[in-house]
Amino acid sequence: MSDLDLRKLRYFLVVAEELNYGRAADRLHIAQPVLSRQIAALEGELGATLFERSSRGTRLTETGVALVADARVLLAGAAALQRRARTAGRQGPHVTIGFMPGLIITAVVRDLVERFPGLTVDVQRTGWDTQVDLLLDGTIDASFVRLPVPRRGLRVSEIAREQRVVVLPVGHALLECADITLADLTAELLLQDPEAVPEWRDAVLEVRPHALSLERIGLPSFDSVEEKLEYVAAGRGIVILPASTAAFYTRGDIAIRPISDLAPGTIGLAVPADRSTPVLTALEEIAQRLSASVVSESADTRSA
Amino acid sequence: MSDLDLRKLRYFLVVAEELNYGRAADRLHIAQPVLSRQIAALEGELGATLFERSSRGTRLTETGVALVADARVLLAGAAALQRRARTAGRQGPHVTIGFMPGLIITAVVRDLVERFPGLTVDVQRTGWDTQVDLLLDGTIDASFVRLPVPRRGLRVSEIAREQRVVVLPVGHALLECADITLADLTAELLLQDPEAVPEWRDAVLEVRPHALSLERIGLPSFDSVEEKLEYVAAGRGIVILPASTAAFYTRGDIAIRPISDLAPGTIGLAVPADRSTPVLTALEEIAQRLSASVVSESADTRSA
DNA sequence: TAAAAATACTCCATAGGTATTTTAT
DNA sequence: ATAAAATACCTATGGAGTATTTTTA
Repeated sequence: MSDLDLRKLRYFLVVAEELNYGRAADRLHIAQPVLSRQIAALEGELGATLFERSSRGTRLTETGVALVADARVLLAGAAALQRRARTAGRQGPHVTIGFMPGLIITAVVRDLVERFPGLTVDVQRTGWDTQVDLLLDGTIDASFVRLPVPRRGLRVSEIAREQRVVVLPVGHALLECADITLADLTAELLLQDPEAVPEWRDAVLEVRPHALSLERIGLPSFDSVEEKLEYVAAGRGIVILPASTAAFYTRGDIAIRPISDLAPGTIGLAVPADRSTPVLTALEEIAQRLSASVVSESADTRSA
Repeated sequence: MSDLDLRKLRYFLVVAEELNYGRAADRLHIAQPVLSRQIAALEGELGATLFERSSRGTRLTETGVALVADARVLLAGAAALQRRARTAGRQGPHVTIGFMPGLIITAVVRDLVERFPGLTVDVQRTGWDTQVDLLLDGTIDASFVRLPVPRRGLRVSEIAREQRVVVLPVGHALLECADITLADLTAELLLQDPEAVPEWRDAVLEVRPHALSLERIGLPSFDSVEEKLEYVAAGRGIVILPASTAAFYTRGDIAIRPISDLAPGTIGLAVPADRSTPVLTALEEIAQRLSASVVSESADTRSA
């Protein structure tokens, strides 16, 4: 009957992560007895036992495990709501649109502000690993992403497709071949999250089922395309990129080749699944209509 | 920095609906000054003005309008979380699966409990207008729906397709025709939400653009297929149903005919977009595999 | 005995109440 | 003058603190 207390839920998540009331209380900057009482109160309100306590530790019950997932989603939603309300209050009508490197969204943005005069549009570059989180926590309202992305919590519409290429160091043996296939690349080290190119991941798993978990230990995490290309030039591995991105970062010590049996990558527009505003609806429609301009700058010059 | 207070958000929604602090306070069973202070506090915490007050009324600001949508989603999510945690606490592992009339989910349910021994599966019949709300407020965890459904907040996977037919009263002129098309039916009164058969709606709008809003005033709202068929038999209108549903309710004073230019209707499995559990993932996989059994009972008899 | 969680109490921030004032029609 | 919202002031629930007890490896 009464309202859920998000504070208790936040406390619960920390305890679920630490599995120790004392450490959790430290992280929350509160005293341990307070935490004991709050968790007990939460259990009482929900009518469910969330932890199995013992003197040598704390474990989640099944109900607790299920609640962790629900609580993360709800707290992210609450944070997103606050962020949106605060920015709306300070700045008036406003959207922030994300995009992955290489995508050109100027034409789409121009069309959107034409349709909504007075609307402020911010754009923000995202990375492969941040494109989803920024959407779910409300930092950005919509984002042009490169698929695949986890569908969870998002509504994704396909916008366009773009050829993908492999980037190799100059002098690499494969550059002699007339035709490079995925199978040719399974012996190479991919300097990306394998999930970014599931076709490559599947090809490797077929040949060497346990290769991925072992070889990649100690692989540095790259924040930018430039860093990866530095490693490629040094012969430390390869990357598979959309053609436009690869073309943008062209340099003398690397070479670009198509992969004959790799289908084009898909570009999508993702919005939080539970949001739907006139601006977002219009954005989805505009993105579909101007999809060609997102992958190639040429379509940006149109009769205005 | 601090946690959002769902109570204030709930108060805000009521004020946004009533646009009058006094009436809103009555509905909430609190005193009007309390509400004034709580809304003011919410505005302070969000740093945004939500209402324009005057002595002769209260209006939502733009920020307020945007917040209404966000707040509804968040409160529904909180209610769903509480409902799930409470039932999990009382009943142990548990899912409730919804289905539209005419769909057969026994085979899917049997497979699911085989895969998760100890899992309690409840099933619940839904209606056209309730299939989405029950999902979003956590009453059911997944539902076999008839498309189209609003995508907002849901993750829908297509399961199967099924021919749709028109139900006419015996003696209706169209029964003489060898071939019934959508165009033949635009003159009839559809005893359903036009959104349930968007193809019919579009056909009507093409012929008589303003017909839908005018004619349907005073149309009684039906809760069940039986009631609609009663009206059909009396010559008060028509309904368009999936073939299996129409066949199930066969009676002497109505007749069923295919519509030659109406594509089959789609059956989907919908789950809340922000949820993803092992059980739900398995359910989606099983539904795809046993899709044939959902529309026809025959596939339910398999080698066990 | 030591570590972890629960209990006992005190304090205070804040939701909620009643009475009243302000403001614009 | 009236209707609507805001302000003033009081009460009490419950969150947070410190000190202490319980429980089990």
